[in-house]
Amino acid sequence: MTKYDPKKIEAKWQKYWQENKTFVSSNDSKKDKKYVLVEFPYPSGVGLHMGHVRPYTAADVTARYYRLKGFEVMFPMGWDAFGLPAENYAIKTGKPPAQTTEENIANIKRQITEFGYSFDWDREINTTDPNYYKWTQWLFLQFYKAGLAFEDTGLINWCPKDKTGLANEEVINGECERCGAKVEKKELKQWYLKITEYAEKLLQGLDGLDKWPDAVKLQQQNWIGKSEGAEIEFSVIMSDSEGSRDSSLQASRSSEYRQDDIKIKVFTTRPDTIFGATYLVVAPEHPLLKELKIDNQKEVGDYIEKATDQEEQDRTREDKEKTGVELKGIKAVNPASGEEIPVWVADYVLGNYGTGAIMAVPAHDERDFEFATKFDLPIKPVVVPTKEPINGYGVGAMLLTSDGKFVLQRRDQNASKDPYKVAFFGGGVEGDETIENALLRELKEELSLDIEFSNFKYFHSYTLKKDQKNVFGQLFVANNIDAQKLDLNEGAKIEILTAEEVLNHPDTTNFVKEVVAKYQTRSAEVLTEPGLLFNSGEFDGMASEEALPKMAEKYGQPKTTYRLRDWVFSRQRYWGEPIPIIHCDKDGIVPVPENQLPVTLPEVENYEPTGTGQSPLAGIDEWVNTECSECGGPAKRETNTMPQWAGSSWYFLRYADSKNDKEFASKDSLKYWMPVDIYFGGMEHTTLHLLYSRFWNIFLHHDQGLVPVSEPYVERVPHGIVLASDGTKMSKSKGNVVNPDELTEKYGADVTRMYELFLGPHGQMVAWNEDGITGVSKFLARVWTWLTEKEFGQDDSKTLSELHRLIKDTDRDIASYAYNTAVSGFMKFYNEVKDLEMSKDSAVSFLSLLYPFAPHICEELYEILGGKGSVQDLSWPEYDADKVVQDIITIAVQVNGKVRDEIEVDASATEDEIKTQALASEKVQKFIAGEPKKIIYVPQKLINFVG
RNA sequence: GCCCGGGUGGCGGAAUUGGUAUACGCACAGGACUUAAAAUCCUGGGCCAGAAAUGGAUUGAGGGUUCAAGUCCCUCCCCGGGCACCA
Repeated sequence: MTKYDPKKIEAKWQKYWQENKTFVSSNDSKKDKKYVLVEFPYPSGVGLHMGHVRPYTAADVTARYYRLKGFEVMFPMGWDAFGLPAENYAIKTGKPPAQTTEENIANIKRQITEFGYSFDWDREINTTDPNYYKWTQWLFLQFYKAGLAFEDTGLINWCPKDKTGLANEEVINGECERCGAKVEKKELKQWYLKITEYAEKLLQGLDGLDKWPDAVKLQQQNWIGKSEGAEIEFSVIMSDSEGSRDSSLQASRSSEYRQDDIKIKVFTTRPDTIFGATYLVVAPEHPLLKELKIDNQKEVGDYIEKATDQEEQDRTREDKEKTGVELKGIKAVNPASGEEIPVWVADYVLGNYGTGAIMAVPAHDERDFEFATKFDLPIKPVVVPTKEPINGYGVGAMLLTSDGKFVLQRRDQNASKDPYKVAFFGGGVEGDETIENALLRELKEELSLDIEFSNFKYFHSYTLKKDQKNVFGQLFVANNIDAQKLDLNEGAKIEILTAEEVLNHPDTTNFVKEVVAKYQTRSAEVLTEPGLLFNSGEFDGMASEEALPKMAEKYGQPKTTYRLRDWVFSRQRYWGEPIPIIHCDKDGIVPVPENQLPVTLPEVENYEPTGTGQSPLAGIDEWVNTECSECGGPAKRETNTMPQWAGSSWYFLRYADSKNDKEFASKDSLKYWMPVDIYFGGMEHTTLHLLYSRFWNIFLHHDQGLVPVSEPYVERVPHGIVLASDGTKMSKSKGNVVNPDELTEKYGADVTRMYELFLGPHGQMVAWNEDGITGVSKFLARVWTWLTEKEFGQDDSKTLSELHRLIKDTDRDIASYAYNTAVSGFMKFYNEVKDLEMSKDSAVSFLSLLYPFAPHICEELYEILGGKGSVQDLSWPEYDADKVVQDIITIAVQVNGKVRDEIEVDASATEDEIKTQALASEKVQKFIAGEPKKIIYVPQKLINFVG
């Protein structure tokens, strides 16, 4: 009798797989393909960590499973090796990044091998290999030629610690995604990729991705941030401003402006509120600010300097007080109302979104409201809130009478067909009671209604609620607007009185006057929801939703904007792909001819970033100085490198044909393998790698026709991160990092793999906790003892039924990434059948099921049982539903929904037979009083007697 | 603030279309083997009451629908993640 010795057998089979090329996939297979991909690692000096083990194990189970299922499976691996750690290490030690990278790869590859992952190493890639980045550069040139790569000067995110520019996606809460340093704004000439050009395609593509988690799709959707609205132009005119004025200046400006007809273009999602636009705001970066001649030039200039100087974080802080300066001497004309309104510059408006200018509607936008309140700007409401009548209740109105009585009008509950029919409900003020209290009392007592009071600057409203949710009706009393009559949704009428009318009404008591006066001083609220328009000329009484497109059309042009920004694609660092561009004095920007690729990284002595916005490459004269491929004259190479995300934006394509030196991948290979069927990876890449690589793929498909599918990944399977046992992130500084090497050493790869999966649902984050690993360890040891000592014979019928149940469950669990329940399924199977008769065939079937999870032990046991070759060459056992059918089944017996007993019946028993047997139970009889009124029978499961 | 995801024993977690809640594992208790311990194997309870048979409660809180709710509906609380002055 041998003992389970993971160390011995694991090394043996890893060697076998390598020598026999068990997992090497073919581009010429006749079989259906499955492309199983897991994000490739950055080969850091620390080596493999638990964050890798989880997705790799899951992906490996899936890859082995589909091989058993008869698919040609590609499960490749490579190295995403450009990046800062290697470079920072080089700065410290002087070791070239290429060398440390190579060392790290060797180490991490050893670790991966020791976990027994079934990667196809014949397709291995390395993003820092010139044979690879030649094609990254080539692809960049395709973007350039398509006009999607361009150089521009602008304010970009700058990491002061890493001394490089960053993409928008790399800034998390104002901090550098990599190092956590506070990101600054810096004006630099940078390369950009025009991802915004593909905003709509990136958005629409998500619709077809049924097998992506909603969370991932939603996050990308929000990141792209599509807003539909309108661009509206406001004319700028001179205005008389207070104080002394240089008449000659006014004269010159007057002719200048009136003729030039300067306009400020704003973007809004709420053109329906345009009548409420009481001022304009332009961002401090707005280009028009440099052209406009205004009275308070100095003051505005100072403000702009201060606003654009501060760090982004301060500017977007939530609790920040709003600041701004009015542009004196000019006004804008509201194209809807014709009113002349002031123009302000304020940093709460962002220069790089929309048009960099807004129309402010303080009555219906919280930010504008805050600003208007602070600077005492007019607030003009143009939307009245409405809520759908529910349960037959409608909108009502209130009448106050001289003797303190009030009458409430509401739609009759039973008059749903006639919305005009109303019922009246009368009440009155008692003693010293306030009318508000009287209303509350009456409504509560008589109709069980709650009343909610809202005060706006220009009107106040009562919302009458039933059960705190159903709206019974609404009342509006205007404070100082013109009396209006509005049509409401179901045709009911309400009347809005001016404050004056209310106060002067003969029926209004002094008391009501007090109430109204009090309401006017209350802090106002802002209505941001759509409603019914008033104060809006011809659109009065129309619903916001209906008026919106009409008003967008009438006063401006409908317009869609996106929050997505163009991708800052250059980094001022050494260890990245050189951007294949030459700068020539005569010809300007000249792409490196394709036949001169790759532009290889030169050896440098100093890897230190200069911090001036120049890459260390700028110091290598013999590399920088080159000749222009257009004119032959002297020219300089682009010294910026590409971001870390470049190589990973297309690596999934290269795997299909990783050795090709003529193309980035042949069309045939891409046609066979693309798209990736299942892509395992982290949630943290949702708006980074996952978005970027979709962009590249969509570009290569739609624009270039080089890739056969638009969307690269059919299915995305995210994993939860592995935390340390204390629930915090594993980090070297805290010393709570679990080293995978120790685990494979102590328990073996099979146990570590299975336990990792058993810990919890794959998509959920888990705290690493070694306590439970003995359970899995014991389980595999038991399986070993069981199968090495078992005397095989015929299958017991229960063995067979349990086996087929296991086939079905394992199938389901792997397909739905529920690895934790798959593992418990194996344990349960063992517990159930270990003492029963079993055939050798069934044992082999069991091994095939377990194999994707614990491949080494299964190979060894298969060999001990007399099998030839690898379990991988077998096929997945076929599920037979007939085998799971049992002769005797257990039926739960309920009385009034509570389980009182269980009975065992023949599987073929009829409902009547089961009923009779169930009623015979003493336990059941105890709870049944008399004849049951109703009997619910759920076949094969339960019977419920309802008394 | 807005948008997602989640809340089940002492712990990790299971529960397919609404149909026996707590599978599987850890920890715990008792037993076997052993001089003893570890390892291994067997058994057990899981909250409350009870010696036991048994009964009752229970899936974050409260309400509702249903013969039947962890699962569906409403209100609220808490935790995790994403976005955040995006007009």
